[in-house]
Amino acid sequence: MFVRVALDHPLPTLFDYRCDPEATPQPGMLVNVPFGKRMVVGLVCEVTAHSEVAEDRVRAVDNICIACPPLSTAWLELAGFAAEYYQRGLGEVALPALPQALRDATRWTRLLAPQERYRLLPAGRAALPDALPVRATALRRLADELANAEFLTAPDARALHPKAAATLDGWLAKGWVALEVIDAAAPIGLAQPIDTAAPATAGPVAVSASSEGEMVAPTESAAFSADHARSVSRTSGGRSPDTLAAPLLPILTDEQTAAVSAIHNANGFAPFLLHGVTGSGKTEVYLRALAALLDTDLTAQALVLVPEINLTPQFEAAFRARFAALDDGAIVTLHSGLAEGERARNWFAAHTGHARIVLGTRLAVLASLPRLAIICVDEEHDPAYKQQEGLRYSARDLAIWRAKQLGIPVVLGSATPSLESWWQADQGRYQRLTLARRAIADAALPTVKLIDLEDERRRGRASVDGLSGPLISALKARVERGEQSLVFLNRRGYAPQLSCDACGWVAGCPRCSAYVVLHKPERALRCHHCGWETRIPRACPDCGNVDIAPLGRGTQRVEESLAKVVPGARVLRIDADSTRRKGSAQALFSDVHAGEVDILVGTQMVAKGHDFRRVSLVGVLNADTALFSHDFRASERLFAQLMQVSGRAGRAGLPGEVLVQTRYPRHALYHALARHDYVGFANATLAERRDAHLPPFVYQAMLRAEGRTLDAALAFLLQAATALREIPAAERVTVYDAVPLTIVKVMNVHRAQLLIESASRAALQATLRAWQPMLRALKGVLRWSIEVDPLDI
DNA sequence: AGCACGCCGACT
DNA sequence: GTCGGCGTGCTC
Repeated sequence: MFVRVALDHPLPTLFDYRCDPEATPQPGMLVNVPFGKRMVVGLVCEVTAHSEVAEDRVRAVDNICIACPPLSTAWLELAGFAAEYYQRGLGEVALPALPQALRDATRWTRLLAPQERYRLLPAGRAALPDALPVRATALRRLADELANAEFLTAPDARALHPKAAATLDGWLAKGWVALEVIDAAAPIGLAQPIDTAAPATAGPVAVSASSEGEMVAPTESAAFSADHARSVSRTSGGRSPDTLAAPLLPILTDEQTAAVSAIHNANGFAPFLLHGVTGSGKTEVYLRALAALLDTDLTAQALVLVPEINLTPQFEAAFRARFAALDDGAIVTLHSGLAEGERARNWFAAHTGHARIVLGTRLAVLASLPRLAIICVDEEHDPAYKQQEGLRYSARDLAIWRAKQLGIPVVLGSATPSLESWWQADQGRYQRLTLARRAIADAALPTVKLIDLEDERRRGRASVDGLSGPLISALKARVERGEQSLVFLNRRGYAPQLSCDACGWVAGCPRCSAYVVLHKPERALRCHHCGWETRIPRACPDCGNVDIAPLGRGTQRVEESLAKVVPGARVLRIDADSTRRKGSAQALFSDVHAGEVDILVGTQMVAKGHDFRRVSLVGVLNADTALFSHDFRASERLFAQLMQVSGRAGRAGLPGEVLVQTRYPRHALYHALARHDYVGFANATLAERRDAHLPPFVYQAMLRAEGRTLDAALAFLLQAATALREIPAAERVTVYDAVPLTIVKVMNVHRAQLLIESASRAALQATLRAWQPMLRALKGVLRWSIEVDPLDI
């Protein structure tokens, strides 16, 4: 017998391997196979009796992963579609979507290995505090953790104290702790729905309270099996299924009720565009739609996508509160911020059907969900749903494909839908659900005022550090009233440039064709494209002049200015720099919620989804640059961002006010913003797009080349464009000129791109498929990649 | 993508 | 004389 295996490898082919007819893996199973000089993990796609490959070249499967139930045909189809559509090999899509523990065959046995964990016994709880030397901090940490947590696994213990194994062995002998051995193999293999879980006392747990018990050598036992055991042992039996709904539910508006029932009554594939202004209660609609489905089908699973990691905690809290009746482990998150072990655990919970609700960022769209019954994509317009490296997929688009494949509803929610989705709704392909009113009683939409910077200047009312008079007074008034303000500026760092007054020198990155950004707290110049960093020079390196000065403003500088201009105000900055440490974003946001902050300064990170109840003023700085960008999507993004950040003002009854500083107060975008007129903006912009033959009226793909010189990259693209003439389908494709990227050089690599587009998606796809082998055949030491449906042009 | 082989410059 | 630079060729 032979298996055809997908490997994480750029060649878009499957590889054949021989296998034992007695132990032939099924499609969807993982196998460890020899590949060249190394061993790699692959995914079995087909099982056949014969192979086209010459017999002496076919090698044998080395090992089959039995710890993981096979991936479903539906999931393989999903991976197959994504691979085909985004022009990649199946293995390049499927394998990176799996948890790391599965992609390393040396860890497979550990997934099945018995897991040991320590539990503190009452005797130990009494004796330990006095038995430990006061200064033995690591030992005390270990003891504290044992006392606080229900149990401690061997690897966790070792992380707390290097000699934990020996120490715990000693405590075991004294009868202070118990050693439990869990057979992890059984629960993982069982894809049982949670409702059939055994009562609390059951579960494959064996307890040995003394050192006589077989002391299994501490293994690198799989973290996820521990969690699984936890969820099994905590499950209480006989819970009635109709307790999913929490006792106290908010009263729905008519619009919300209509939306929920439309989703509930949907039959088969049903895409919804939930267009709701900020604060109109979109989340409540997701919650009700999910509750209705999970209540009717006790094994059904829901997938909820959010655009960024920072939003998962608040969503998770809302879902846990509402679905408190579900078992522990029935709600899991999936995003890149999770530790590897937890991500694997949560992935398995989804894959085995134990997780009923999976909440995650874009990568969660590729999770294995055998009982998937509904998908919600919150803030569907957010560009973060587009993966920007590797397989450049759109999680929103894949979510829609998945829903169609399974014949289930998918809800795309946004206050400012992407023009792509809006157009689909115009065409009647998506059903539009509108929430026009804010759900909280008496919460009105904020007043948006434009501050004309030119006019301010003409009247001799100078801005202080880029903060206009009216904005400063408004900020002061809020601080006096004890209300919070938010200042939005989409530029981090202190100043985007550092320049010399005398000779015009500007600090640049040696590796990129970009200026370096001044970061004052770190006293550093940092390149935002490659991370290169240097100390701030004392004098101009070109002419020696010591008067070098920052040019422009970033969040750090605004934070500093605000402290001066609004004395006594507690200013907090939230951006990628202030939240670099894991978990610090959450800490900062909770400071805001606790009212310990008067003025919040931040980048788009603060614009998204957070419900800042006490914020009554939003100030917008430096938004104008996006108005005249060469990227045709810049204004759509700006409008969405400004609508979103405006929505932060006045959510809890306080009258909200938004002040936008601009030099173009008559620009149509700002007018639409002031009227909260998404529909007007969308219709006008769509009309422009139609006239200009831009998406969503055409489909685009981008060929990008990276070379040691710009000429090499451009030459490659020129050859590539010539090659297109030989492809019949390309007759319906428009080819643009190859151009250097705006930031030509990053990390000493020169980049250029070639845009192609077509009114026919099929023609574009066919062209790309025929083009790839030609590109591969082109000579040159050069990296290239194709992106389908690029967002950044 | 890895990881080899392979053929030319600066070091013990 | 070798260590190591990265060009190119292959992987069932």
